[in-house]
Amino acid sequence: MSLFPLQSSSLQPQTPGAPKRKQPKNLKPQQTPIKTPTRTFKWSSLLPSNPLQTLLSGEHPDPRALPLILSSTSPLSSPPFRSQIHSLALKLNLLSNPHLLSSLALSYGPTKGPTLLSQSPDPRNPLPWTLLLSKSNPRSALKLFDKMLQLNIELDSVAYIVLMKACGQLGSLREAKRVHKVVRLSGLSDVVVHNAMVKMFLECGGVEEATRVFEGMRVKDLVTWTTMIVGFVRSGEFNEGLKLLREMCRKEGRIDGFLVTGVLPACARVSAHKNGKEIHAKIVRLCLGMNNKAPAVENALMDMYVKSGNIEYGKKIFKRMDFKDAISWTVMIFGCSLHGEGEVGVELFKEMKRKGEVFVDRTAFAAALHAANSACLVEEGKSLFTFLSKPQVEHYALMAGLLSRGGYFIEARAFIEEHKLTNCSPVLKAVVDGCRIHRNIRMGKRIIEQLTELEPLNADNYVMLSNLHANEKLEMAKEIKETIQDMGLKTKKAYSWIEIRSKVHAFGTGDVSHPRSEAIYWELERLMKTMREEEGYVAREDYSFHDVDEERECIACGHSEMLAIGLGLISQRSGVLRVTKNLRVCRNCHDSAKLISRIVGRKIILKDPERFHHFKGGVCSCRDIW
DNA sequence: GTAGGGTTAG
Repeated sequence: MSLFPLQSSSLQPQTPGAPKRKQPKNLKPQQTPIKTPTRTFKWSSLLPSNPLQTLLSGEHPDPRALPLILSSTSPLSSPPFRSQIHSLALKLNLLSNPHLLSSLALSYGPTKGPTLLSQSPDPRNPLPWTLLLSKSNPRSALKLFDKMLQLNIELDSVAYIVLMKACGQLGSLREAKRVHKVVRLSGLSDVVVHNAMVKMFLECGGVEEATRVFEGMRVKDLVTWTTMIVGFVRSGEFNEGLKLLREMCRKEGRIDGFLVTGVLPACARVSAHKNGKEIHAKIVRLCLGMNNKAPAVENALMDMYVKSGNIEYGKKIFKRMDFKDAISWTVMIFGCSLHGEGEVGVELFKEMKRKGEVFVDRTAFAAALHAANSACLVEEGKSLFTFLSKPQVEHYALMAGLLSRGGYFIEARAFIEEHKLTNCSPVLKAVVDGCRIHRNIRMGKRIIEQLTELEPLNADNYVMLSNLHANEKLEMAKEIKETIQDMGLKTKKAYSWIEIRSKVHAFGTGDVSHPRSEAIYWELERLMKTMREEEGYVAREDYSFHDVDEERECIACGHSEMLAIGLGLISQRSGVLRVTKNLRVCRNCHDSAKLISRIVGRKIILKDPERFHHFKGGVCSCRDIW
């Protein structure tokens, strides 16, 4: 009761001439100073921050002020006070005011709110219902929808859009189909409704359904295209996304910031450097990235460059940005980390924190920990970790991985036990990585055993075990390989690709299907010979799993990344070679690529799922830890 | 002087 000391008197203001007409003095300092003197009084009486004044001002409560009170965060919007406003509204017959009705219903929430609405003077008005829908959690929103159907409320476009958004958030394709049916029967056909429908299906994993709606739309706007393209990109269908972009450019002939921001991640993921550059040119020409308050376009561009191998362009954009938000910093920190510049990444993170202009969120922390990992900065990482108030799995994995990569195995184990992470597979996998690098077979084996218990059908775990032995014990590696086959598990096949004159050329292990295969092998043999004779190169024994399931394992230079590099060398006489591989680079290929970069005097950038290797002059940016 | 809607980046 003491929370609401004015509660009992609050219902009194209707009594004319009550002694509480004047504002209590102690409330004055809360008034917000307003510059225009003529408006001062009117505004301040409506400000939710000081709603008491309105009720205590003596006259009949202003129905326009009550919704503001109800939606305020003050204790006055709490249940006891709300009931009093409700009874006041009933007494004064104010519920015909749709605004007051809406805010009361909203304040009652999705369970009790509908009763109030259905008993109001205009129960079918969709607006208050929609308001309630928009503020409910997805599950309640769908329940509310059923209620609306029962009560025969006529839903309009906005109501359907709100409903479909909720359905998308719920992610249930079954519900999406049900809603879709009702919307179709309603006959509403404006483009915004259809856009919402496409998005709903995409969010529920119904790419096919979304495509059907998309294709059936006679009128499409930029939002339609953006929604569909982003949908493809998010479901991993990058090439479909890029294809649709080209179709859109042909048909629409215009683009906007939203669209490019949505499609750039596709370029980043398929390392379609050229496509990305084209989009960059368009952005510059159309001045799309000019929003200084929300640098989404620049951030996406930066991310695309960083992830398709061009860290330098990314840095240039970052430097030129007037306003950087948390994402801008995170992209750059992560970018440095990916390109073997972990120290720079950690320094950037410190600068970000020091400046204090943006909120340092958990993704920024993860990027910084990733950078510490990349440069093996164990102490730096430990100190970063102490600043994290609520670490997530990704942070734990990065920290445990860092300890292990640094060779601090006892600490890594203590860390896992201290934070009760013994059943957390991402953390365990990160530690195995360090065991592999430092050849700590015993600990690696033990952890992988734990992992196979957690995920017995995940082939990756057995591959890890095999790779752990790959450098020493061929027999063991073979045995594990047989186990995988016996269990009928599928392992990933290795492949690499290179973009030459806008065309992507892909290679598998020992691939001979490329039209220029003969020349590729010939070139690689020639280089191998130079490496052996002039550089004293001796291939190490390596029975890493991911590339040995082909019969051509005996061909030293037959790994997919080498074939892609070979094609690059014979097709482009100068410039940087950019190759992408779907699995980690093997040790021999890594050694070879270093030497080749020196022999031919060219830079080779090889991307694997974890990082970029910049081979130049015989060294790699990863400092041989990967 | 008051209430409901679709697209973007780490």
